[in-house]
Amino acid sequence: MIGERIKSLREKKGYSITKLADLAGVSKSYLSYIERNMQNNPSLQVMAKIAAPLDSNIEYLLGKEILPKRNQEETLDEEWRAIIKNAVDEGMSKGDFQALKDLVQSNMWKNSRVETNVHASQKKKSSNIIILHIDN
Amino acid sequence: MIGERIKSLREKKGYSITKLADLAGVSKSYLSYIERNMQNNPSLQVMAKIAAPLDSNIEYLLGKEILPKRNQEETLDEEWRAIIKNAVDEGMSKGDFQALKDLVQSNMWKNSRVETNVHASQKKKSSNIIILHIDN
DNA sequence: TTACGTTGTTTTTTATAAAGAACAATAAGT
DNA sequence: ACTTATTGTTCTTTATAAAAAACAACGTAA
Repeated sequence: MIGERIKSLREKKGYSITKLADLAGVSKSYLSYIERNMQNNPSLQVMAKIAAPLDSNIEYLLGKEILPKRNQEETLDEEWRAIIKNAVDEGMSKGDFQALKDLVQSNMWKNSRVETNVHASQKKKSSNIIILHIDN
Repeated sequence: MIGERIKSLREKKGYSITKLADLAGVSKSYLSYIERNMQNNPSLQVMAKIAAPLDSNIEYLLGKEILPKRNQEETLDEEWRAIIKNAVDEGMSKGDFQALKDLVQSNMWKNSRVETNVHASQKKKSSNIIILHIDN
């Protein structure tokens, strides 16, 4: 339930119910109800106000209760997003990526060294696979 | 605002306000208010009920209005997320991804023949690149 | 033309979310 | 020991979310 999430985050921050209620700008009585799931239908604005001082957001507070599955799995971190966005902007298609990914399956990139050679040159450090391209 | 999102999705599905209200189990009057942003503080349950028949979810409906920044920037295409998450779970590092990205860009691999050798063996058909793994 | 079905709106009512107490219980201080 | 703060809870009130209903505007059909 939604109450647990809030309580957990609140205690992690070391806030009392009263303190969080003040920071959020909601009544402590209402916050108490919510935490104990005696009131499980707060408004969006109340949720947003509570989430803010917890440095959280509505989705997280909702957890898996209401939201459909896609939002439950935790989000890929920011760095990844940037990298991928960049790649997509540069024209990489899903098909391209999948094809290459399938080549370099699972454990291949776990503990190995690498270089990337395309057409007998083009080096790539910071990776651990050698990809050697051969024309036909 | 939140109203636009709902209206847009609703019309995309070809639903009338009355129809969506029925499907969602909320009153059409209230739905009308929400769409026109005359009521911008619905409860979580109402939001969830409206989102369901639209095959959507609360976050999307919220858009960038209430949620903190991380949720504002448009979400990376779901399909990409799944693909990347999967690859990461299989052990792909950021460096690995960059290497693949560069390969994709070079476009060379597209029309060529391939084999995959890992540790001097491990073949991979149905592709056109030789990937040669080397331990360190 | 009159009537009927749908559309979305505005008015009215009622249910309940959320506030504002007042309260008991534990802790800290003098 | 008796205060004086905090804690979180429960009772009471009031503000408002949400329903129900009545309405106007448009189309369609008999």
